[in-house]
Amino acid sequence: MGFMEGLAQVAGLLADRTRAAFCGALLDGRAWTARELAVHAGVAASTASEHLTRLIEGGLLVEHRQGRHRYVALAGPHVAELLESMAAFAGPDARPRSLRAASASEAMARGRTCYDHLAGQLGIALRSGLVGLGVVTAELAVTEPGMVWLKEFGFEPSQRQVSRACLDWTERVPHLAGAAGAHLCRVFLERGWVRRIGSGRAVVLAPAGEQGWRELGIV
Amino acid sequence: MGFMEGLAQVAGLLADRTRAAFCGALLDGRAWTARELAVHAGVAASTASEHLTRLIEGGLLVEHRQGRHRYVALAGPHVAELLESMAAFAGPDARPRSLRAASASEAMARGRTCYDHLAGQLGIALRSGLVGLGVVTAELAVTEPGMVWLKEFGFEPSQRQVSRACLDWTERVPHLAGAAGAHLCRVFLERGWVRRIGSGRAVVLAPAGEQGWRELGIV
DNA sequence: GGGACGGTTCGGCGCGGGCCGAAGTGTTCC
DNA sequence: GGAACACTTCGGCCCGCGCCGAACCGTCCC
Repeated sequence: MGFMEGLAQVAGLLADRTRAAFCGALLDGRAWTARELAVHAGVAASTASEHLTRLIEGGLLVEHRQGRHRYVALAGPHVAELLESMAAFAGPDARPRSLRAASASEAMARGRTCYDHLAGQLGIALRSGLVGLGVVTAELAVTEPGMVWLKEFGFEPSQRQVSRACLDWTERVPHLAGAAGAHLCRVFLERGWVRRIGSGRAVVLAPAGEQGWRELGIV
Repeated sequence: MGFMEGLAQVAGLLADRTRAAFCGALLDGRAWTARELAVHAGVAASTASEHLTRLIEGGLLVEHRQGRHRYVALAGPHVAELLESMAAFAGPDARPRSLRAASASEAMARGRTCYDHLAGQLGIALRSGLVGLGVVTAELAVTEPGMVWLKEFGFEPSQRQVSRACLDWTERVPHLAGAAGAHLCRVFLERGWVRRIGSGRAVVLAPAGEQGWRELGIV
C-alpha cells in the first residue's frame, strides 16, 4: 500500500506556489540559474536555493553547477509530461499558452547564451569552426596563431582567463567560454549577427551572422 | 502565469498521506463509504469527512449521498489516469499491483452489494425480473401478489419498510432496497447463488444462481 | 590582493493545516 | 418513542514548512 506515499511525496513537491512557478518557468526546456528563478517567482535567493535542493532531490530537476552559477532544468521530458497532465487536469480554462512537451526538448537544443558566451547548437557550431580554423585546439586552448586571429577580431587579453571549456548543457560537448568566448559573443551581438529572441537567454543566428561566419570560415 | 497555481492546488490535494490513501483505495473503481475509507486510512471519521469534502470540491471525487451513508468514488477515468501518471513517476520500483485505468470503469459496472442489498448490473437484473414477475411495480412498490411471492421465499414483514427505491450508482436506474431487497440479497448469499469476490463489496452471480434465477423466472 | 557577486546555511518567525474528541444532525431499525 | 449508527461541525492542539535576513563560502574580474 506504500506506493501512494510516493505519490503524496511528489505531489508535495508541486503543491507549493513557488516550486510550481519554478517548474512552470522551466517548462520552456532551458536551464535557468537559481537567481533567475528566484526573481521570476518573487522570492529571496535563500528561499529559492532550498526549493531547488528539494526539487532536485525529488528527481524533478537536475542541476549543472558551473563556476558560481547553479543551472537547473527539468530532469527530462517525462517530467514535462507529468506537469502537463496535472496542469491539464487543474485548469482547462485558465491556460494562457498551450504546454507542449515537444517544445521542451526542442527549446533545449536552441541556441542560447551561457552566462556571457554562446551555447547550444550555435555554441557547438562556433567551437567546431574555431577548431577547424586552428584558433583553438580540440581541448579549447587558444593557439599562437589563434591569439593573432582573436586580436584581429578586436580581442584584447585581460587578467581574465582567455579560454575555458564549458560543458554544453544540451549537446554534451564542451564549448568556448572564458574571455575569448565572452568577447566573441559580445561582438556577435553588437554586430547583429546573433539576436536575442524572447525575453530569456535564447538567441538565433541572423542572416547577417550566417554570411559573416561563412566569410570568416567558421561554417 | 496563474495556471501553475491550479497545478499547485490539485497537487496539494494529493500531497497528504491520508488523502492519497483514499485515492489509492478508490482506484479500484468502486464507491466507498466515508467510514470504510477512514478505517482503511487509520484516521478518525471526522478527519475523513473533512478530507472527502476537500477532494470533492477539488473535482477529484464525486459523492453520492444515500440515507445515512456518503458514498464516494473517483470523478472519472481521467482522475485514475492522473493518479497513475503520478504514481508511475513517484515509484516505478515499489508498485505492488499495476494500476489500470480500465479496471476502474470496468469494476464500476460489476455487481456489488449496496449496504444490504444488490446493486450494479446484478441489482438491475433482479429489479427487471421482479417487475416482469409482477412482484413489484415499476416504481418498486410491492404488489399484493408480490407479497405472497416474497413470503413463499421466506420473507417476513417487520417494522422495517418493505421496499425502497435506491438509485443505482453505475446504472443510473433505481434498484430494490428496503427489507425486501435486503432479504433477497441475504437469501441469495446464503444459498450460494451470489458470491462475494475479493475483500470488498463486489459480488458475482454463481452458476447455481443463474439456474435458480432462471427457474424463478427472474431472468 | 580587493571588490563584486551568485549561491548556501542558519536562526527565527508565523501561517496553514492535519489530527482528534465532543457535541450535534439525520437516517434507519425495532 | 428510543436506540444505534453514519456523518458533520467545531474547538483546540501542534507539527511542518515557507519565508526572510544575516552571515558565510566560492568564483570571477580587475
